[in-house]
Amino acid sequence: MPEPRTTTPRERYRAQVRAEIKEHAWEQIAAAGASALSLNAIAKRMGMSGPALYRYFDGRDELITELVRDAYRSQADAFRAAAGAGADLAGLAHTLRAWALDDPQRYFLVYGTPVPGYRAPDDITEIAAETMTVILDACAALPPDGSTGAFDAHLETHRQWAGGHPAPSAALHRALSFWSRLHGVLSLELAGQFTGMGFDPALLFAAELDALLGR
Amino acid sequence: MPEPRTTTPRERYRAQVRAEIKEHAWEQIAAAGASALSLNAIAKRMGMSGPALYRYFDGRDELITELVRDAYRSQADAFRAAAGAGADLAGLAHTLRAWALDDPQRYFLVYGTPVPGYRAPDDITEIAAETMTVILDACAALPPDGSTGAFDAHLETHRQWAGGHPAPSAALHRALSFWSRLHGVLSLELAGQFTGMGFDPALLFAAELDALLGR
DNA sequence: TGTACATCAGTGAACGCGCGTTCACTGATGTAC
DNA sequence: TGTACATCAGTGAACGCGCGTTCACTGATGTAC
Repeated sequence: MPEPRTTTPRERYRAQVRAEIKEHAWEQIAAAGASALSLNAIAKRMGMSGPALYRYFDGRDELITELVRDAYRSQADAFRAAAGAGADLAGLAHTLRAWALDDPQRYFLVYGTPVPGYRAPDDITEIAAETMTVILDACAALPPDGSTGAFDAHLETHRQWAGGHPAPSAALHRALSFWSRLHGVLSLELAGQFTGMGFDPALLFAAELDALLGR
Repeated sequence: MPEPRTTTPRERYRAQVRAEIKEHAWEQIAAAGASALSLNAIAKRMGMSGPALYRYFDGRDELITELVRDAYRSQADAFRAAAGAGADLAGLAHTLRAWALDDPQRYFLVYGTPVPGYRAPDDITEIAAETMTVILDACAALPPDGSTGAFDAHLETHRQWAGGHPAPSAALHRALSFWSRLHGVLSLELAGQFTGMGFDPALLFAAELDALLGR
């Protein structure tokens, strides 16, 4: 017995072509960076005329926003999947690193140089908050590290970004350190700042994680 | 008695116009990002014709490379000046933060999303090494933190990036943590990832510095 | 001090390019009776 | 099952734009005698 059809063939075709356009967009970004992304070039690569893409996206800006959204989405999905599989904070760290190395340009679409004046749509901000919630949960599940500095005190009264999460301030602090430290290593690594230095960035990453966990 | 003239008026004029071109370039980068930098737009803003700029730069690429070089140079100078004035590692951290906040786009020209395929000229790499040396000196001057993990062992045999610096591996380790952690906070802050979260990034920065110093 | 010449900053026209985007259209696919 | 119609994917021409860059030139500035 076939499943009840909730999508028409045309809808499925549209979704497929949209996905194909995005794939070519990612290839182009990987080759020359996001600022070089061009609708006409994508169309040419797909064997279509430029204007045809306007059936699928309102224009270049909408396509880029969609790619940014997908990048945030894939990060949040990776974290949720890892947490769902029982990963602790160390597991999330490796999830993050794997996600970053899997596609550096995707990473930079989330964390890279912002375009002055650009503001991401609200739904993207919400996806980012999902990611943060997973991290917060993992931090709250760890034995407390007893952090009690000025920043912990500050977080007591500046914690609305945690969305009502019941974790103590020390856990919020650790979540932010987790995020910023690992991002520090990853972004320097992916940007090539370690190139030619000769040490293994994976070991620096691991050392930063150890420090985070008080090991 | 006038100083002996080592530069001709023409040379001085050239240097001045070159500087003015760069200033307008920075303004344009601040307004729309480095990828939007255009020679013609700069010329128009200066009340000149486009081709006139070719008297001063070989082309767009040379101008951008020069801006990147200046960005690295200004960072290295800031660090050397701070160290020369007796700053310790904490002082260097504040120097870095001040330098970053002073001109976010300059920061991103150094640390931002790399253009695939672009490789900085060797002299720029050397300037970066200068900066690292200042950090290493400050780390070596601190009381040892006794770090002895796997990464410290790795650094024993992977320290050529330190350019023969006699500091122990633990100091090299701390230098890399200093660099990556502070960069982590600063780049998230400057990229606007903390926007709307409500806490004060300066306090997170200070907390990361404290952790670095074992406080 | 004056004249002849070389240097060089800057102009304006022109080149070819690729971009995003619009528009009126063709032709295939799907739908209704 | 067949016909009439609506939907919609995709085309090709065209628009205006700004880009980097070249080239032959004008005119001002500096230099040499």
